[in-house]
Amino acid sequence: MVGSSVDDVLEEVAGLLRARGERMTGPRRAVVSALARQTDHVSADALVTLVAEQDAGVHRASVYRTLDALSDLGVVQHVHVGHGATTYHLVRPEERHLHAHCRICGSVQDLPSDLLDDVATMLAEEHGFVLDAGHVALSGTCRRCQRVAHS
Amino acid sequence: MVGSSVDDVLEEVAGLLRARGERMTGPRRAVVSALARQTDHVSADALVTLVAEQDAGVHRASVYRTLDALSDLGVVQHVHVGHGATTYHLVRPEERHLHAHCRICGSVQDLPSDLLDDVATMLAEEHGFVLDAGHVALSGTCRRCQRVAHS
DNA sequence: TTCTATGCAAACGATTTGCAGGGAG
DNA sequence: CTCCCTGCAAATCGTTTGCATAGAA
Repeated sequence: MVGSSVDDVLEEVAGLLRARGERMTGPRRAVVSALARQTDHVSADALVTLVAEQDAGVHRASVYRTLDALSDLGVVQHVHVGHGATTYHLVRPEERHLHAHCRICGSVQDLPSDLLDDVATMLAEEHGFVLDAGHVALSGTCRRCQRVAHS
Repeated sequence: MVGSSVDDVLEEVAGLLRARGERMTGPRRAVVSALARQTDHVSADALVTLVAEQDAGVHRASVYRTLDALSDLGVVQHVHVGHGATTYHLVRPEERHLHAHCRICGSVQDLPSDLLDDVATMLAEEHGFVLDAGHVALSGTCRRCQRVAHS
């Protein structure tokens, strides 16, 4: 769905936006390129910081609104991470994966995207429920934190 | 871990609290009995309302603090539901289950607790990650909402 | 009497929204 | 020139915290 270089992504997003009568603006360019340069998932807040390094004038609210617009385009997805802040990332079909969130240290690790395929099939057949496995992070305790105990 | 009638639960919780040098108070009694009378999971906000029907003077903050205390006791657990408000419920070993949250209509349905057992085993073996499957609701689309599309 | 738990109000973190002006097309 | 997008400020939602006091043990 999305090319590889930052400029490719920018160009593609601009096209998708214009096709809808929407506009490619400075702030949107900054958000897209920040996302494109990022390898892992970022919170809106982190994104505000990243964007500010490039274009100091971009307002927080615009970042949120841009993320929203990009989600409508299907270019961006978000992941809910337990009690933590939502994280955002470009949709790169090659890099589809699930997430595991450690309740203790808060770290998020990626998991193979097919991990829940069987479960998804069963859910669809037995419960009529279509699973979107990547949309929330699985919760648990990572290897490093196995000894501690907390909420 | 918890008995069956409301009074049993109240008595047990009181014991657990006192064993720790903590106290069984009016507000706590109201929260516990509201939870005990509830079959499904409730948000803190809903709980505030339920408690108010019984004891009008109980403050919001006390409900949160009570939920926290009860969590420490292991009597209450919470479930994160995507973007929605956290829900709480008494720990009843007989009724352990997972949750599926519909992104469209917001409904939460219960799922058999063993649904992710295989996944949990694999996560532990391959990634050293101990899954707490009930702590976040799986996300997707319920049968009824299969036609719509939204975030 | 002692010390925990409560009520109240204010603080908080994340996100959203109303509004008037700026700028993409 | 039109209409979408932006910055700003304020509002909202869910939750937490500091403080003085009520109340359980």
